Parts: sequence; C-alpha cells; structure tokens
Amino acid sequence: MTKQQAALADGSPGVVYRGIVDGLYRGRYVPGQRLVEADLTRDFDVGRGSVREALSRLAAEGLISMSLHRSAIIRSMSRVEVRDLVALLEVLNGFAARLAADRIEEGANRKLIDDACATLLDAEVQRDFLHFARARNAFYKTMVAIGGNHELARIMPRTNVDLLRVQFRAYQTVDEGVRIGDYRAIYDAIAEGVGRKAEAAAKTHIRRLGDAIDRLPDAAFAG
Amino acid sequence: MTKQQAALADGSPGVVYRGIVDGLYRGRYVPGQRLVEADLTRDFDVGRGSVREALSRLAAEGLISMSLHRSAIIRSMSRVEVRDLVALLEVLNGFAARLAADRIEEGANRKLIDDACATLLDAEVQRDFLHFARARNAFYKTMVAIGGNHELARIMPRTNVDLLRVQFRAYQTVDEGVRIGDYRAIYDAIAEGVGRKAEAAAKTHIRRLGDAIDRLPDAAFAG
DNA sequence: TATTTAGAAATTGTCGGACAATTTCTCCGT
DNA sequence: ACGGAGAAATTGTCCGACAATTTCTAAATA
Repeated sequence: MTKQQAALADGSPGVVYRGIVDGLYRGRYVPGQRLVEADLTRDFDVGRGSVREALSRLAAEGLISMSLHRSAIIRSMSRVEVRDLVALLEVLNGFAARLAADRIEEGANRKLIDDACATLLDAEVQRDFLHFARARNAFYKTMVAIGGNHELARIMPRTNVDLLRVQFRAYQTVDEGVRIGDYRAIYDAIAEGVGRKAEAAAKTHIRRLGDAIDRLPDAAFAG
Repeated sequence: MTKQQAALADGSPGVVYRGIVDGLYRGRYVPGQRLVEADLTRDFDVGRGSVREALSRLAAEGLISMSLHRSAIIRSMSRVEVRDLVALLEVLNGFAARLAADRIEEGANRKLIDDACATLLDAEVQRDFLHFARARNAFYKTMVAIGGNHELARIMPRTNVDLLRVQFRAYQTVDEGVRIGDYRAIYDAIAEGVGRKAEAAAKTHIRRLGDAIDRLPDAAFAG
C-alpha cells in the first residue's frame, strides 16, 4: 500500500531517482561508487526497467556516468570540470539573482525570500551538513522561483551543483571560506531590489567559492 | 545486421531519440502531436523499454512533456515560455561567445570557427530550412566547443533551442529579421579575440531574435 | 439537438523472464 | 609476480503480462 502510493506519486523510477540523490547527500553513495542494477532493484524493490529509467535520468543530469556494458558510477569531477562548472554557475546564479531583485515587489516574493534567508542563516550556525545543504538548496530554489524564469528553473537542476556539494563535503574550509556574510549580501541586494547589485553579489560569492575550491588538495578531485 | 550495428553504435534508445529529434526538424512530428509508445515501437522496430528510455531522455531535455498515464506530446511553448527561454539564451550565448573569443588563439580554434562560419553564411543564401538549421546548430556548437567549458557544452542541449527552431519554422520573418549580418558580427568579434565585444554581439543577436518573435501572431504559440 | 454518462478500447506503468554481448573476476600455468 | 583462459557477473534488449488510468464511443437523458 505504502509502496503503491509512493510509486503512484510519480512512479517507481522517481522513487529510485530520489532515493539515490538522497543517498548521495547522506553519504550512502560516494563518488566513484558503482551502481549495479540488480542491487538497486533489490534495495528499492522495483523492476529493472524502473531502475534503468532512474539511472538514465541521473545520467542526463550528470550525477552518474554510464558507458556501454559498464555499471553506472557516481561521477566525481576533475579540477577542470569543477572550474568549468563554477564559471557556469557564476553566470547562471548572477542571472537568477538579478531577476529575483527585479521582481522582489511582486506577489509574496519578499516574504518568500525573507523566510528562505532566515532558515538559511539559522542553519548556518549549526554544523549539520545535511540540514545546511537543504536550507541552501531551498534558498537558491526560492531565488530562482522569484525570478520567474521557468526555463532557468528547468535548467538549474541540470547543472552539477549536487555533485559539487557532495564531492567537497569533507572539506569544511570550502564552506567556511564562503559562508560568512555572503548569503546575507546576496539577500540584502535582492531585498533592495537592485538587479545589478544582486547579480554582482551572487557572482562574487561564486567566485569566492571557486577560489576556496582551488586551494583544495588534489585528493579532492578525480583524474 | 544493419539494425544490430546501429543499435550497438549507442543503443536502441539512441536510435529512437535521434529519430524523433530528426523527425522534428523534418516536420514529421509537430508540436502538440501525441507520441504513442506502440507506434514508436513499430516505427523504429525496437522494444517498448527502449522507446520509453528515449522518451524520458527527450522529456529531460524538454522536447516533449510527459504526465502520468498520458501519452507523451511534442511540447509547444507559450509566449511566456518563449520569452523566458530567450532571456536565458541571451545569457548563455553571451557567455559562450565571450569564452570563444578569449580562446580564439588556442589550437586550431580559429580555423574551426572560420569553417563553421563559412558554412553558415553559405547556407544562409539558400532557402532550405533543414540545411540552414544544421549549419546554425553546427556554428553554435563550434562556438561552445572553442570556449572549452564542458559544463556549458553539457547544458546547452538541455535548453529548448530545438523547440524554438521548430515552433517558428513557418515564420520566415523571424529568421529574416535576424540573419542579415548578425552571425557575421558575432564571428568578427570572436575572431578579433575581444571577449566583451563577442558577448555583446551575441546578446544583441538574441535580443533581436526575441523582438522578432514578439511580433508574431498568437497563433504561433501555445496556450 | 445538446449533454451526460456508462461501458469499451486504447494507452501507460510496471513487473518478470529470457538471452546475447560484453565486461569483470578468478584461478592456473609460467 | 604476471599474463591469459575460462567462469561469473553485468548490462542491453526484447517479449509477454496485467493493473491503473485515460480516452474514445455510443447509448440514455434532458
């Protein structure tokens, strides 16, 4: 029954898909790990077809890599790939922040971002990776939603942000070098309603993130 | 045998996937059309599982929309969706053009973009939608490749550009209001190696495209 | 005639089994 | 320790089946 309902919510593939993403954040799966279809079939108690569909969704979003006749594996990014991703995120997040600032007065937007920011700042003081990661994702999601560009909202999850988070979870220095004040600055600029300023704040933040990552040892990267 | 080889090239799902994208450009499939799994199974002579996998890939890239227990249908965008997409493409293409200009001197990059541009300008004088569409896609693809950002290259196909092309294929005004000189300007800026200029040229082009689309009648849009 | 509605048909969601193709593992001889 | 042949594991793909749901059809009703 429970399984039936969960499945109907958005299908067995969705269950597997979310299970794996969640498992990633929880550390159940780590970069480089093989994902054997038979195991997943057993773990999630669904047919192989559904597992396959979930895997191809994950591959489409870049979380895993698949090649013919080889097991899917959780991707881990090289230095170059990370640099590329950060550069892209700078552009995308800058765009998102600008849109959000420009539309801060519409509807309940101001309240939405207020709440998301409060939750984020609150989560910041705690030391729970999972809790903070959720709050941060929610903050960005809200920012994008307020911006009101549906295509941006569709594209954002297709970037490899999740992979980025997970790959460097062990290195607190990344987050710590970035956290203090950055999110606050982005929020302030958005609340102020000045698009250009919000874009700059978001870009600065991402650039600082990139710098922190650059200082990481080779062991943190693939290949 | 032939089928076997094609399948092994990158799998049956890939055959179906490419077949549908190609069919879109050829007009075999039009926005709003239902894609019934059984039909595709027959048309492409593959199992339903493979059809399903191809469909979910197409859905991930936004070309079709799927909801539970309902046939997949070729998406067609509303005015708002198109506006959002154009805004996103402006940012993305601007970024791509800037990167390309900055790396024009590396390797064989200059020759690559030279060739792609020549092919594009040549295709422009002809009046063959398919031929021109291919050349344009190749040009953009080259531009992105030269830029060297793999994440951008991964994301670009996930935008709904294909849908955009197809949806307005009947309205030459869109292309005509844009073509003359625009691609040339982008190319020149890239060849000059000035990132900022290339970004501006690309953005101007997309903005002009958006303006042309704005002038289209309601009949060209969904919903 | 237009509208509603019950039943039939079509379609999707999912599972299990099957088998070939390929990769990965294991063990043996050198 | 090393390389290679055979065994085991794993993926790629198809087929058939059946429940859940939507879509179509045609009769019943206002």
